[in-house]
Amino acid sequence: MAPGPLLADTSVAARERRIPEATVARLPLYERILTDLLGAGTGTVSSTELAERAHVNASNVRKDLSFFGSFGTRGRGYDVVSLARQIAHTLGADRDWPIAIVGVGNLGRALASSDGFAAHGFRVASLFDVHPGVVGRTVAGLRVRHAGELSRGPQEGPAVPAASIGVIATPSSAAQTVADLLVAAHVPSILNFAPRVLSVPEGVLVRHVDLSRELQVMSFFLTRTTT
Amino acid sequence: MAPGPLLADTSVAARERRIPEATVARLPLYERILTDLLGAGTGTVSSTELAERAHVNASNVRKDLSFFGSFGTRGRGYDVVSLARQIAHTLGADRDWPIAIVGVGNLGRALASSDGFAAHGFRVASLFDVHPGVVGRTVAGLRVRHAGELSRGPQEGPAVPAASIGVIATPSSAAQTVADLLVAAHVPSILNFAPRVLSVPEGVLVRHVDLSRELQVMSFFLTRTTT
DNA sequence: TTATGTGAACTGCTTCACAGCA
DNA sequence: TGCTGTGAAGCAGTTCACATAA
Repeated sequence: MAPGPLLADTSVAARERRIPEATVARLPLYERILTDLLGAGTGTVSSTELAERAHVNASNVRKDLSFFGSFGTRGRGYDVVSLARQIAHTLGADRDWPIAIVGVGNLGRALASSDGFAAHGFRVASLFDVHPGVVGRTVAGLRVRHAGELSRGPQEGPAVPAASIGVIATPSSAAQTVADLLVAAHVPSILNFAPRVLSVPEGVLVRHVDLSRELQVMSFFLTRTTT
Repeated sequence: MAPGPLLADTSVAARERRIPEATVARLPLYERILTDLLGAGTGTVSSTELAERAHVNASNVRKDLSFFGSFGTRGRGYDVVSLARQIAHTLGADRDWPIAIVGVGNLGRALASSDGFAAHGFRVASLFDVHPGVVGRTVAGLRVRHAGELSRGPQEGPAVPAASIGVIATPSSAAQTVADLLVAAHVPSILNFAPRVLSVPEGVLVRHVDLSRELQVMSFFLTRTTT
């Protein structure tokens, strides 16, 4: 095994176990709760309290946190400051994540000016669209560029300057084309808001947010419970 | 077993088994693909093709569909028209689902004019906000009302006329307050876009869409793969 | 021959229960 | 005594493998 104890302090994730995706998905939740506690001046929190606030099981909280090391103190709980810092680091919140948003309609605009994007190191770095009425305009302090610039060759300078995440907020008919452009521009990950399955080469990360899917799932359950 | 064949055509879900939530979450995906196939004039589709398009396993597709009955024909596949209709019915897409959106900022506006909401029987029926600059204005054909009207007593007429789903698109600091108002107005389900865990009485359905959570999960994986 | 429908095996996630430490 | 950390048990979801039907 790797000589974990000899490493510098931030690389605490020395225990490189396989971390369940379900656990990763809960980390942002814990982080938010810890931020609240931090603001309230709380110094220590138990797994039970964290669990209550997150609406999950206390053992689940403890198991989740244990993947990243032993941050708690038995009989006492977790130190809010160090746990918050640890989770933020694990989620990469202490890095800079430049984002390119493609599609500056209602949704794109909402995302561009979203607080949720501004926090956690996410920085909206560039906006693209194809609609003549939008290209050239300034939105959220950025000039909207034509999506064609994404496919610019390197000799003309990188069109997407080190964008880490491409956000697709176009109509779904354009989604795959935009995905291809982003892949060609070496954007390593895509967050897709269009209700369409994307095909990308292996190695490119794709995640999906479907606004209407949740409504559909909701109406399924409403249909059952209220008959 | 129940005398399924004797029932009227739409009530095919005679086999009332426990349907896994994971299955329900895939139904909107299948429905969308079937709609595409329908538009392309395809009459029959195999589980293999459906699986390829949905990026899931073929057995998974078959098992998902089998929860609602035997809609396929061995050696042939599934009839696109009847399967699409069956899924739409299961998801409640043949009903009317009036929606109240609370919070008419960028996100609320995006949702109010979203195509995804318009389809599937979801109808944006009312808009609420508290900001003086927004209340009274007309957005997506609807006059924005003051959120206080949600708590109106019944003697003044129902403030939220039979809203089935309340959408919270406010800043997260207001989310719990709005949730309480919606519950008081007897809205049976809530779709929450604010990054905050909501507490509601048992029986009220709550689902959550967190725009920045997906980004955080993404940056977690980016941190791992690109080191 | 082709492709569904489904028990059985498997994988992953959650919860339990308790040993271990402050 | 209180609360963490974690094996073990339990549960949910996925995939396999094949009997079954057109």
